[in-house]
Amino acid sequence: MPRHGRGWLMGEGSNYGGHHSPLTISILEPALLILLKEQPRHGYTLLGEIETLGMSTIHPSVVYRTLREMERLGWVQSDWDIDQTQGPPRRIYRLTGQGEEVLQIWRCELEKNQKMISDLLKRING
Amino acid sequence: MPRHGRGWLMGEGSNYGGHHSPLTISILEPALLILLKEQPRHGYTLLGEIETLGMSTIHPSVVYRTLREMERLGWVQSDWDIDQTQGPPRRIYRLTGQGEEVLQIWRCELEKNQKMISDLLKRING
DNA sequence: AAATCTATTGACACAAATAGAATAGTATGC
DNA sequence: GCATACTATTCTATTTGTGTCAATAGATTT
Repeated sequence: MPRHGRGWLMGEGSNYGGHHSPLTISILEPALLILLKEQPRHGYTLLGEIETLGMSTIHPSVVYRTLREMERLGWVQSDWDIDQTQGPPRRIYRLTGQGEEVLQIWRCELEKNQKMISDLLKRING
Repeated sequence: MPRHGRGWLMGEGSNYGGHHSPLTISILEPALLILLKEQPRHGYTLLGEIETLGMSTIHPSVVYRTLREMERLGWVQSDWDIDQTQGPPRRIYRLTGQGEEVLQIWRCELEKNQKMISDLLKRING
């Protein structure tokens, strides 16, 4: 019954290493875009934010990788932090104009999928 | 702006070949389980059903592969149709007891993700 | 100066997705 | 009775995504 590939969360474990359904990682991109629209942040902060959103199982390197990928696509831009308070230099990411456009498309996707999921849940019960 | 990898639907195209967000395919498994709980069906019928559910961009081979994978895991079982009405022999899939259990886990996942998505949408607007 | 915390990157193995071709039976029109 | 179109499923090659772990590295605490 436990599953590897598409695996869903089996043991509630909160730290990355616990498995998650493919759904969780599917909304990582829009989640990051939304957080960056609210305000520019650096990766490490975003890590904490997505935990708050209930996506605690996602591994940090996945988040960093996604951020760099989105920068490559021009959805976000980053600069090295100047007044660094602690630790090594860190990238501050911010949403670009193109990123805002992409976010609108993502909003439609999320709405569409919200409907799909609620339709499915209705069908389980009724 | 168009995207390949995680790509989302760019041009509303209804036939497979049109792109979809990773979200769409993430709910293929539970969707199939739900449909098979309602009644046993064969792959080709399921293809049509998931189209009705709004997941029209998923390629047939993905559906067939997923069905066989779920059979390997013991979630569904198939038999060759006896009174075949048209075309070549076809597999009738049906949900197993284990499949019902898995579906319950999936229901929780869907509910959890429904909440995540509605939280995200709230954050976009407000 | 060693350990610990903050912060990011790189690399590798493996799982999954896409598209398209291959296979194959059935029904219809000519 | 043969070509064409439709139903139905499987296989394979290529690409992309995911998970995990190690590496790097500055800052702070002991």
